[in-house]
Amino acid sequence: MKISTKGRYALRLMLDLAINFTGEYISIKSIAARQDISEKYLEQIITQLNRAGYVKSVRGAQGGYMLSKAPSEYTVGMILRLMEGSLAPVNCAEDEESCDRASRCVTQEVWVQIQKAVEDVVDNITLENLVTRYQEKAEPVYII
Amino acid sequence: MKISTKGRYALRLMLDLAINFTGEYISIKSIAARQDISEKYLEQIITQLNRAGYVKSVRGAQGGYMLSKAPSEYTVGMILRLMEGSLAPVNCAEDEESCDRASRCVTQEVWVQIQKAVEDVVDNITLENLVTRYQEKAEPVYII
DNA sequence: AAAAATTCCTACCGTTTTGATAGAAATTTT
DNA sequence: AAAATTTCTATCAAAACGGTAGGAATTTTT
Repeated sequence: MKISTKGRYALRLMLDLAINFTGEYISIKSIAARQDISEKYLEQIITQLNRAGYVKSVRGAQGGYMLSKAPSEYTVGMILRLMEGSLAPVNCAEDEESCDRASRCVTQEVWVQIQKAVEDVVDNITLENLVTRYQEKAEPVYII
Repeated sequence: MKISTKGRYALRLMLDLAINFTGEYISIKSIAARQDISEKYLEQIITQLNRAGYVKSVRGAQGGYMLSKAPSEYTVGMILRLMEGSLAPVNCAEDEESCDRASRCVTQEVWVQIQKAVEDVVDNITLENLVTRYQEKAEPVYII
């Protein structure tokens, strides 16, 4: 029942791009340094995000990556689904036909309930929400 | 983000014991036949359930297994936790000290939210609930 | 024009987990 | 004594995980 490092790193990566947005492209190298993740591994992950159109890239010196849309346009669910393939705890939760017992199976209903619960969380948190949480953590506002 | 076959089979196994309860011990062989799961694999799974005290066993002819408590005493969560080890989507959701970024990390909060959502589902479904659902599916009551 | 900085692409690889299978010993009933 | 079971231990192939490596392509800087 674990989320792989690909999914976790992808979320940190996207959040890093959102938090460190300046209008300039951000290199893998700098993300890797901030997030303490191998450059080569991040490269693989960001390639998937790029192919899905979640980020845009520019090669060469001063090149790098940038979110292609506003942080509010990305949900955690979008990012995790892209990396994990699906958020179903078992195949039959998403595709009843993957098991011919599904019609009589009550455990299948449990898996569907789990999947819905997970989706209800991740589809209702955006990168923007996370940026806000980050700022509140990093720079608490003291009302005097 | 998948639940392993061990967890899934364990739930079907426990439910099978609950549904087919007659007061007599039930053999692995008969469970395997009904559930269409390898006897040898079920054996390994039920061994874990036995060691945890979730089922009791008797060897020899007419031997087999039986739930050690009433179906209402088992939650889906208990069974899944036993087989999967934990329901946390990542280690830091359960054990903050497993990552020294946890205190500043906002993705960690996401994992905690996911875990809580999953637990809220599985800790509130008992085997008894599933038996009821099963009976409603298998024998619909037509009110005329 | 050359050098430097970067993404892009493909392949490979060791370790762990998953999902079993196999065989024989121990126990209990028939 | 035989049959039916659980119990225990070992083994194993395949897939997934979590990377690493190297070089080609592109763009900017010098």
